[in-house]
Amino acid sequence: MQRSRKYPQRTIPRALLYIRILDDLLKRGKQFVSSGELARITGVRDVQIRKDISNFGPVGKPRVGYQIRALKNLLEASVQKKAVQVVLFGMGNLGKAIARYPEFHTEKIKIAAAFEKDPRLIGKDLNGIRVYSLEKVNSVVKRTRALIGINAVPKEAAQEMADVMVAAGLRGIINFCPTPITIPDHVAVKNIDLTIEFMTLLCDINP
Amino acid sequence: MQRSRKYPQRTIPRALLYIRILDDLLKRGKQFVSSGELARITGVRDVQIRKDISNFGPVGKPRVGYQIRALKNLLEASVQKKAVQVVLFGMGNLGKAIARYPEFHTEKIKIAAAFEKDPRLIGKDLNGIRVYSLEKVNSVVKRTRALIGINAVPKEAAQEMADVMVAAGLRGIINFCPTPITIPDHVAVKNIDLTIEFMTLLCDINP
DNA sequence: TTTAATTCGTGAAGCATTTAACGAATGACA
DNA sequence: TGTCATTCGTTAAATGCTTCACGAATTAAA
Ligand SMILES: NC(=O)c1ccc[n+]([C@@H]2O[C@H](COP(=O)([O-])OP(=O)(O)OC[C@H]3O[C@@H](n4cnc5c(N)ncnc54)[C@H](O)[C@@H]3O)[C@@H](O)[C@H]2O)c1
Ligand SMILES: NC(=O)c1ccc[n+]([C@@H]2O[C@H](COP(=O)([O-])OP(=O)(O)OC[C@H]3O[C@@H](n4cnc5c(N)ncnc54)[C@H](O)[C@@H]3O)[C@@H](O)[C@H]2O)c1
Repeated sequence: MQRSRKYPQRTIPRALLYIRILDDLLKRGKQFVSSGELARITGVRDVQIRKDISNFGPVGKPRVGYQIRALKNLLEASVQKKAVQVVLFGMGNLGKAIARYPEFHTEKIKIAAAFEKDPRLIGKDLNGIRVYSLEKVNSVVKRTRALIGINAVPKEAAQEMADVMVAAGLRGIINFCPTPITIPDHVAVKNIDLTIEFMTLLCDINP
Repeated sequence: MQRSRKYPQRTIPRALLYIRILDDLLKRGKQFVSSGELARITGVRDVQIRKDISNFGPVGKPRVGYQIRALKNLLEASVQKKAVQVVLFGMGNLGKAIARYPEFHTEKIKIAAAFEKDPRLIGKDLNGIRVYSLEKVNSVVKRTRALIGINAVPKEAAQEMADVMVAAGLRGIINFCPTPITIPDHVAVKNIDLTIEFMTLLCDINP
């Protein structure tokens, strides 16, 4: 995977979080916010916040803080890429919950279609998401210009689905299956493994 | 949060991943595995794997690799704390999917109870998980000895639920709400924010 | 106008984690 | 038996990220 950024990797998710908070503050009619205030809200340290923001340009005013709208615009221009179409593989328990999640029906992120093996689900429509058979993957991905696939099939089929996604030309995979998948370098993966999250949290607790 | 480990924080989730892979290899009748082979399966570099394992003790044999059972035992003894009881807040779309996830009905992780505001859901039983009203939180947490709470209520109620969890004596929170929550130092939180995961992946793609 | 207090921005210092380099152990095989 | 290739384990170097320290800018108020 290529590497040519001028800011740390871990700044990205924080910046995305700041964007969401700023949006919320804007909606509540606020105009300015300081790094200290953002720190209280997000749990990120104020210095870290200033450092993060300074990666993208000078936008704050001493003694006043940041103009919320300007900061939000700057952050969005820096890390918020344009809208993305997503396709969902597996409309089971998890797939259904995801299909119903309003944040995946926005301008920024839109689930454009789903794929299933189970013939009883094929042809159905869930929350505006049409369910197709697996033969349709290539054509639907092409038509919708989807970039990202969500892997929500049983873990036994995880690698098989990953191969299908790669073959269809998807560029990124969100993998909910508790199994590592092997894919070529030009495709990015994000594994979300709830069991590991739980056990890690448990390690943080007991010390 | 206390800090008294002898190995890096980031080793923990990797070790948990190794454990799962080893388990799988064992089930398939394998006896030995090398760091190179684990690297191919997990996507983690072989040096990193050897380094991780060396944190816990010398267990590998040059030229042969690791005896799978011995390695698994060692890792489990090091990072896999004893079983944990979990309670679920919010039995909506996501809560239902989680309640039906088999990995949360094991000896290691067990969802012991759920809590809801909606009276139509209270008293129901989903996959063996009883749904209680919010008044029952304290007594149920006490009785089940639950340590961790899952926050799967609408984001507007996120902080309120977090406060309830803290008051009930839970020691860790898995937060699915796309809102930072504020809690005292002695409680650990793990935020799982799917929207941010998506946008981060998208940043990895475009470069 | 001056002073004081606040808040940003940044270069340097400090940690944490990963990667590299390499010796030592082991088994395979001539 | 001795040689060779392989794989572990460890110390050191490199990289990446966070925190510190402090100057500069700005506003409020004396
Ligand atoms: N349920 C959860 O809360 C949860 C949480 C974390 C991870 N996961 C993981 O997510 C995945 C899905 O979980 P789930 O609970 O929704 O399982 P599920 O069995 O309810 O759903 C899987 C769906 O995938 C379909 N499917 C099967 N093979 C397929 C294939 N080859 N191609 C396309 N679709 C196929 C099935 O018909 C089914 O509808 C699993 O790998 C699981 O481990 C689930
Ligand atoms: N659906 C998804 O795939 C998904 C994905 C990521 C994050 N999330 C987040 O997870 C949370 C739940 O999502 P969802 O889709 O299940 O929402 P949902 O509306 O389907 O379910 C929420 C449930 O919580 C209950 N509830 C409301 N207030 C409550 C309270 N004070 N105490 C206890 N229960 C209460 C409601 O009765 C409802 O059953 C939301 O914050 C959402 O942003 C959802």
